[in-house]
Amino acid sequence: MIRSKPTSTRKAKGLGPERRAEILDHAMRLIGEHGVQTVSTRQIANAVGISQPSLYAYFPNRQALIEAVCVQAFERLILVMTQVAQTSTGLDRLQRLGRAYLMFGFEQPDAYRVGFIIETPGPFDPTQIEPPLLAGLRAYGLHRQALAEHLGDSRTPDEIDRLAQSLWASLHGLVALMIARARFPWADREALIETHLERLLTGL
Amino acid sequence: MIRSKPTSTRKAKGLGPERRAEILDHAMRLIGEHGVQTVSTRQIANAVGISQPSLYAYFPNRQALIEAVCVQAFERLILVMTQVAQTSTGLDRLQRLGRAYLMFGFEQPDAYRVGFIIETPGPFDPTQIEPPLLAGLRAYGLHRQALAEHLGDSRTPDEIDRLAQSLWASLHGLVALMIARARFPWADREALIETHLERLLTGL
DNA sequence: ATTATAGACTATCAGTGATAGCTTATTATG
DNA sequence: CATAATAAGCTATCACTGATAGTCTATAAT
Repeated sequence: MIRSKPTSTRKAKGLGPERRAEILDHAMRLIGEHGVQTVSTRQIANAVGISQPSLYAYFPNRQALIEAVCVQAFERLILVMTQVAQTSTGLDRLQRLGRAYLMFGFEQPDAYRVGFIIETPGPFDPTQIEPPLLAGLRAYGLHRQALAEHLGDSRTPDEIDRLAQSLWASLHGLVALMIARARFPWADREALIETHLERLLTGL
Repeated sequence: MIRSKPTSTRKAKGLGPERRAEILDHAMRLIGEHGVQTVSTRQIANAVGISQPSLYAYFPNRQALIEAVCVQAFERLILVMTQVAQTSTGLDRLQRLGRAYLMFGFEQPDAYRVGFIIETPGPFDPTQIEPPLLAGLRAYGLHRQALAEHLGDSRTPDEIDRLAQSLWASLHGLVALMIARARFPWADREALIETHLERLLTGL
């Protein structure tokens, strides 16, 4: 499904951000359709209706474009998790958050891939944290806070960190592995989710 | 650290496999040094001391070469897991297997990536399972068997499947997420591994 | 009406994986 | 020993990739 008739025309002077959003939308769609590795900057530019070099007026390089798509994906998850976090408290809230996280991954595998599975490589630069990592921190933060509130003062912050990261990683593992190895003879998804959540939350 | 003086000479007639092994060794070393994505077929060929097209006499394409490197790495994981599985029994065996699996991922991130994280694209062909996926299945098999022996007859095969897959996915999650998001402010790795394994195995 | 510039273009680069077709060293055979 | 078959390897080249340089032009502020 390739847009062969780009209807895009030149943007007026102040409308750079609008074009930038268009690029992100098309990039996200194309990545979902063909995978991050195979989507080229020319494909994206062609879908938007501009030349390939024009992309570089909005993003310094391909990696930055991918990262921007990544941020968009995170925003969706953060929205869902924020809503879920308000509907309940305690262990039940943790369980609902976990389920929401898993379902987001299964129902939006493309967004999940870009947001959590695909690596953001590049030179190590401790002076600045990239937007994708920052957005991921926010999503994780919601999760950690729910756990901290449930556990109360019974654990040290370090213990809470370890427990939250272990739990978060376990949730991620199920989605990531089922997406990446869809042909594996997995157990029934619903039953597997139930088992997973129950195992992860008992004892907390 | 680049080998600029290739000492390699033309192989005698029957020594194709020997050259193939040389290619795999250099490829594994280069991937470890620079990462899978950035290592090119020309770099590999140059390190071996042959021309880039000559690689295609030994591997149909770059993907196959990478997969062969991974299979080599997986053989080591399976070897380690097999040895670990013989040193103990019951819950302790599960714990040691889990730790061995995690350490493999941390020490061989490139092999782990290709084996468990990177999706195998291309046309869906159920008739043949790729070597890396097969190697992954063998590793999972060892893990599931250890769990089944520990649980005995107290659970149905379906329950054992769900528990094994949930546990396997949780192990995977920690490695995959720490590899993919290396710059996340993770807790101390050793302590996190301890927490993770303890949380996953209590109640079994 | 003029001018500065945001938004966009064409042309081109070096590097990539891959293919086609030719060459040469080795080895088994007449 | 001479020779033919062929494994092992080469050069040349392709289409495609991300990226840069330099130029044009429609818009908007003056």
